[in-house]
Amino acid sequence: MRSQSTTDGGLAQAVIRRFHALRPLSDEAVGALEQAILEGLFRAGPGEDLVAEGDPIDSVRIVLSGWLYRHKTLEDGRRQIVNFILPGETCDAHAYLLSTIDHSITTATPVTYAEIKRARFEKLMASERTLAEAFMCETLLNNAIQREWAINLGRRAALEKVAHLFCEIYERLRPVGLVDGNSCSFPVTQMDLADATGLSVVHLNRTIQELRATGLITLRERTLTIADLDALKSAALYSPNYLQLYRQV
Amino acid sequence: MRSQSTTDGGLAQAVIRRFHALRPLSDEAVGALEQAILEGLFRAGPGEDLVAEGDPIDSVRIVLSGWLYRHKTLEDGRRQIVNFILPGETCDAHAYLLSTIDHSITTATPVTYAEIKRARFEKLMASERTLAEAFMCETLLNNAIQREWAINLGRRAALEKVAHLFCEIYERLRPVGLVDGNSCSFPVTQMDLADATGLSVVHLNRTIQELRATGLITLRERTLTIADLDALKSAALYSPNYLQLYRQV
DNA sequence: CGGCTGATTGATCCCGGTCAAATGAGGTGG
DNA sequence: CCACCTCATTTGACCGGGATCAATCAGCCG
Repeated sequence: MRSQSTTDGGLAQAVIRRFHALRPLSDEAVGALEQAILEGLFRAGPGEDLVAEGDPIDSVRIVLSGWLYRHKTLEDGRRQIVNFILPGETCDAHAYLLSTIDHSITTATPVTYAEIKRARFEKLMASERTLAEAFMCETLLNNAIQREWAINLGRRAALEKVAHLFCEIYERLRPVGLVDGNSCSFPVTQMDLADATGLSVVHLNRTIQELRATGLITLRERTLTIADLDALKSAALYSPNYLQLYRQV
Repeated sequence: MRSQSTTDGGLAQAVIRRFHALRPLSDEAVGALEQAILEGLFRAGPGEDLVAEGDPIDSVRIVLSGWLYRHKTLEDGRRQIVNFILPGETCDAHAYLLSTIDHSITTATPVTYAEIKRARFEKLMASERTLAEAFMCETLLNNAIQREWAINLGRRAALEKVAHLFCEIYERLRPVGLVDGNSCSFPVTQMDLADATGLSVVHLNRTIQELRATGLITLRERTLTIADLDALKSAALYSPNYLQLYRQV
């Protein structure tokens, strides 16, 4: 069940860390953002739709913890996950400019998020220039990621697709401080992974086994461990420049 | 060869029409935009790279006429066209916020475009609120299109992919006034089309022949004619809501 | 213990890739 | 005007990666 939450506890840390990696923020900007976040905290359980295709949008949501994914479905049920939304990331900055949204957003895990109403958000953007730039950067980064997914879906072979997704998620979790050595949380089902890579569940399962067999990764109990990141990147034909927006941190 | 151009002749019409369809513009905004466009006109021949992966960006380019495409290439040469850029569309609004760009932009035909330097562009955005919103909308629209491409590449069958691409391009050319009845210009090679749909050239060719055989389309001399748009959309499992940003015009 | 969801395995099939060659359409220089 | 070259489209034959169908297995929860 979705419910308002009142706990705090440095929840906004992931967001702040990530924004700092995107764009230097002034102290005032950090304060204002933190403030806005703490005013509208919410929780959602796993498998809940935060946004459904066709909904109108009138607020911005920022994920403090947990994973979500954006997805689209064809009439006959074929589904494509078009991106994951990780802690610290924004669901839909500026999306209120659209009349309705073109895709759904569903939680993969329990999620904590902040909701900032449109008017509040616009005021924040107007008063904090560095913050507005950071949100703009985030939108551009999303665009870049989406383009990379296009080549992943269109041109990479099954093993490369899955390896690439693992590399990307790992690199996106890094600036938020959510990687621990060479492993990170990976709380999605193989069905979700299949829909994110455009494969069938059966073939996805076999592909993961192949990655395991070659010793490149371990995936157990919702934890991904990458034995040799460079080797995995090489197997994925991974090129990092689409994530360069993240400054070295 | 790329070269500065001095001719005018209502060249900015496609841009203005499209922006109006995106977002109502004030007369002042239109004037200022037109002015900025006419100050920096350029031409490029077909097959030229306007932007290469890894380039830094310090200006915004707006296409007045001609087609371009964004593409990414893997080490071993596999290429994916991740989107087309059509007349009236912007190459890279705000992209100067990125240190370098993650993909290349190449002309598919002779192209006329306007180049607005970053400083000039930012001044324009600051002084014309409706214009800034329109550019923001365009970025969001790009995002939405990119997501739709993900499901196209990941989940649609070959015939559906090609049919869907045809529908989308047709609908994107419509607000710019570049469709004529049920046909429009379609100046790309089958190789490009293959790389845009994630198919091989051979199979793309057979797919087009199938679309021809079923009487859905004609594609001759770089002109696409859609006999029955509804039928084509139905064959493509096309859902228009990702392009809803375009107001009815 | 039964029911459910998710992971795994096996067997078979087919869509779309690959390789190779032929045809066509401009363009160019002699 | 023709021979020749290049690039795009088309066709044919064959192959294989990944889809599909169908069970089985493993946790987990009530």
